[in-house]
Amino acid sequence: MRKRATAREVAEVAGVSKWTVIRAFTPGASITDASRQKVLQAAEALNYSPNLLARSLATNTTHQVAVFVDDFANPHKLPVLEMLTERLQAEGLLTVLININRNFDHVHALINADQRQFDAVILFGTAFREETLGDRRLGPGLPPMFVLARDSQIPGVPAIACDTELALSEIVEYLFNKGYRRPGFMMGARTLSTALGRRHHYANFWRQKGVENVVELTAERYSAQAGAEAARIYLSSAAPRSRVDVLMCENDILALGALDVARSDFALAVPQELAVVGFDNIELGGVPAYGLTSYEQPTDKMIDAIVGMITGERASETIVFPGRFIRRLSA
Amino acid sequence: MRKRATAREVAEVAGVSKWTVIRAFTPGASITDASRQKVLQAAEALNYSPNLLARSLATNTTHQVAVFVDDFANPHKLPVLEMLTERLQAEGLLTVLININRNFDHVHALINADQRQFDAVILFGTAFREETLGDRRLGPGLPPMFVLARDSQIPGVPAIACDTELALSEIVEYLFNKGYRRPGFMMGARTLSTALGRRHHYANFWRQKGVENVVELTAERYSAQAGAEAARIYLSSAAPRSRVDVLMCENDILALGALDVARSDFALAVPQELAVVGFDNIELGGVPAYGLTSYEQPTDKMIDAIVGMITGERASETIVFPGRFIRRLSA
DNA sequence: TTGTAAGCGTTATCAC
DNA sequence: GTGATAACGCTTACAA
Repeated sequence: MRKRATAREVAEVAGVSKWTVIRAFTPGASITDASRQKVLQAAEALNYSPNLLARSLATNTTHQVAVFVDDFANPHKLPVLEMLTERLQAEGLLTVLININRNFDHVHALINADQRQFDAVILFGTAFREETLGDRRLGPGLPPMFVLARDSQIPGVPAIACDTELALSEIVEYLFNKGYRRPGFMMGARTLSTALGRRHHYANFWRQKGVENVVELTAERYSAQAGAEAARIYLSSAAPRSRVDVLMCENDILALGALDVARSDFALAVPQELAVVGFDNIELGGVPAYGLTSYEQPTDKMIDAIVGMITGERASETIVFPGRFIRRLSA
Repeated sequence: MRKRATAREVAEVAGVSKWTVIRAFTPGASITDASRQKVLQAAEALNYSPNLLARSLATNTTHQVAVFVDDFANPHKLPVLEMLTERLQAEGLLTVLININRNFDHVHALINADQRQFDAVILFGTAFREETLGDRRLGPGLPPMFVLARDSQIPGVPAIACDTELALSEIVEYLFNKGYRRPGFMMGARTLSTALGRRHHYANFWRQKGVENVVELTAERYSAQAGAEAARIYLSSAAPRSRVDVLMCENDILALGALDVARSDFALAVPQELAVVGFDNIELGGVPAYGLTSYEQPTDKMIDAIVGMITGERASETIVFPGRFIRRLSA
């Protein structure tokens, strides 16, 4: 494994100074075509390409963006990551995927992101509290931060998300018109902003319809199994007459688990005896076995926006986009 | 956004040389406790922490590992990425997630990985041909490469994977004993090694059982929709008497699509009229609505191995681990 | 247009 | 144990 060629070596071969080599690789630098050709030829011969590490050190910009994720159970993360990496790469930015967990918390990750001089940090759905930023190990001068797909709890950190209020107004409007009157809501364990926001608006809109009572279920984690378990516990104890007639779940993965339990373990007809609604519109919700009614986040717009903010083509500010209600058989 | 403090600044405050500052941050360096204390105090006051970018330039090691992914449709990628990032982070390595697609191919990505001096490159299930490495833009001196979760087609690039042959022998053995005699196999569009390997062994073991004919279906992509479509085409045209009685799919996501179509569109009882087997054992395959018989890859062992090879604690060589057959209702 | 000098913030190596 | 010199490979002045 030979070492990489450097600009100096190319310069020697091309018979110019190393700065001329740099210029040949700098778009829009003043250099004669003759020199450029000589350099490019020598570079090709030596298989030279600029060392981006050295460039980063000199320019104070790494063209790397950290993406913090703390929940890998939701399949919806995958298409978003796909789109995000693609758009970032189109702007010359690479994605550093950082797993936030017990051994590697937000403070750790932020210190690291700072030490590595990442150009930006995206909090992709992670549960992050304002007081975390108060940690004295952090200090000032962190990379610009953005919250993706949830609302921000941190002043000065813009959030790019789906319009939750609009989404839930559409959903509740639809459910109410369908005749449902005994709503339930299932959240994941993380009692943080996204869950609370959705639950809050859900309850609010029902209240506006004159329905005061919204039954709350809580799943241990964000997984189909946990959703199933929470549904099982509830359905075992609830009297059929007073049982909820429609269960909205914080996301599709919980909804699929709940729907399965209702049908398989309790032999409930969906949506006649129990309607189920999810959120995210994951691919599997759309297959015939489920036909899950859900809500699609405007992922492409959100990603366009966040990438624009990172590149500076767009002002950094909290913004929400309207999503799309996906009506299927389950409600 | 103030700039980060540097070792030199800390040195001034602490009244020592900047090299002493470095030593205070270098485990096992020779330095007196007194100096170390002075330095750490000054560092804390200035909120100093070493600049990893500069360190990388000097040490020729970035502690970053690139992971190439070209198929984000399979939910199975997510738990693997979770485990991979976690174990890498435990070794002080960050994961750069690179989306291989039409606009950013393997050659692009490898050049970039080289320019950024990544410590290693993991080809996570990507379709990568030997001739790609022959591209003259690449040249020698690339970071060490590893293939994860499929077999390698490149000499010198170790593959860390599930023992496909063993897996398919177990699967076919089971299916044969269950009495199935008309096997089918559904692959994704990518006619490359993993698919071919599984198909190859599947056909082989059936042949050893005296069953010569394995019907082949091909899905356009790796998605439930594509799996559904491929199954629909086949089931529409196949005569019930000669139709396959068991359909093995290259992965769970195709299998779920196929299973849905069989049940919903063709009203086939699963497994009585058509048995379905997948591969990967994704969470949703296990829910009651599916009960998909599948095969679990030994992800933890594979990841331990690949991380060990990257850190150098383990010899870099192709290796396979036995997985686990997951028997459920669908076959 | 081209070459020179200084600097980015570390680490490696050698004196003291 | 500590300080100094050189080097990592590039960029950004500035001078020629």
